[in-house]
Amino acid sequence: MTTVSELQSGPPPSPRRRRADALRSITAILDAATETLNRRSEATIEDIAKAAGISRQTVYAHFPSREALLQALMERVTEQVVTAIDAADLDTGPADAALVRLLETGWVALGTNPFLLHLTLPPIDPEQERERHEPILARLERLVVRGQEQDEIDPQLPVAWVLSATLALGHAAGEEVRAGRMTPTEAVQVLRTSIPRLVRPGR
Amino acid sequence: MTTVSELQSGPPPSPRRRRADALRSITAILDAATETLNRRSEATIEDIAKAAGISRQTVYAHFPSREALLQALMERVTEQVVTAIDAADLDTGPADAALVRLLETGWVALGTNPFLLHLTLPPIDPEQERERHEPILARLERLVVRGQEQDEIDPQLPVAWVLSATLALGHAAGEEVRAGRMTPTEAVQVLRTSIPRLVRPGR
DNA sequence: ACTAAGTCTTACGTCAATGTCCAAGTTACT
DNA sequence: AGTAACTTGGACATTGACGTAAGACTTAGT
Repeated sequence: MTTVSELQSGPPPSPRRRRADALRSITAILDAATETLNRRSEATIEDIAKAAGISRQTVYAHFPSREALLQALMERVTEQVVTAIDAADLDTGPADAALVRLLETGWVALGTNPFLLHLTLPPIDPEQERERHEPILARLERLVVRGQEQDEIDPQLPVAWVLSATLALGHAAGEEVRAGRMTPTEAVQVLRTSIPRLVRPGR
Repeated sequence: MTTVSELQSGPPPSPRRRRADALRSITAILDAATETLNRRSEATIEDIAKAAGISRQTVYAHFPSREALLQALMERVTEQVVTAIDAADLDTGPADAALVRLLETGWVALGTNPFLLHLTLPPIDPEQERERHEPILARLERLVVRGQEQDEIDPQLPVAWVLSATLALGHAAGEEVRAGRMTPTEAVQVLRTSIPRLVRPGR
């Protein structure tokens, strides 16, 4: 059939008729794939289908191959993250608080997609990868640089390290929640104290 | 043939003759497996064999199955980490400095085995898992608790979080090095400033 | 130099996942 | 109510990894 890739593009390039149940299936698949692959990155198409409550064939009806599924998945996740970032309104207030806000909305709350970070399929060209990560990185870097200029973030620290470290802490907090060692509230709490400590300039 | 599992046990239970090249092969396999699985956790036995510079069959000559290989791998890694921990001499000096020392020897230097953390094979019983992690966790917890008692580590922070966060930062630094965005020296440098900031009690 | 241990090549059987096809049944739109 | 879109179940070819086996060859130890 038709690949879903045309879906998230703005104006419909081809006047394709799409029924409601089809759309439901598609999002069910993507949700299930996110959930399942987060636990086992080697999960089968069948696993995903089962988790989505549909048959394996239906998956193939919308995504021509496993590759295509993962592709679409990455696109959607990226899109969600970008949305979350914009919602966090990074340009307002102290930069370190903005970092925390970012983690709250984007990572801890919305599901913490660690597989996204470590799912580098072989048949992905670096150009595409860059292109996908660029909008995210650009926003984050801008935030960090702003924070350093306003002396809310230690200018001594490399920008890349501030980002890595922050995301690592966010990921770690998400893990704690997922493992049941912390409640989401505690996780947010601990991030609120840890991130500023990490990035604030020494007095 | 005989499984390698008898190897790291203390006194040889069966007086097995082992030739030098066999031992060489075994460590070559284990090293290659560590290296390869760190990049792709779904790596084939053939991949590992190729990386080790031997044939696939030789792998099977020493490890009856993929499962057994991973098993042995986990054991060896655990052993190495424990050794590294003991070498870091955690009971001496300020606790936060000890944490940094730990990362330097155990993670950044010795190869940063992230796959160890995320490689939870289905057919692993939790009891065995606990048993494996116990010696490591015990040492680390003891360190953190000591630090909190001596007021070198913020007593407000949950012990589990101090550990997670520290390891997360160590892992992040290792990633930076692996990705070529930092030199090992810079990584150590940045850890030396970041860890204390993170865990030191607020003035 | 002899011998046992170890390795290599080739080959084979099994199994699970991918991807394809089709026919029959459901479900959404108008 | 009618039709096109969608889903489903079964069936099938293909591929790749696992695990096993046997014979020829090479290497280490004494």
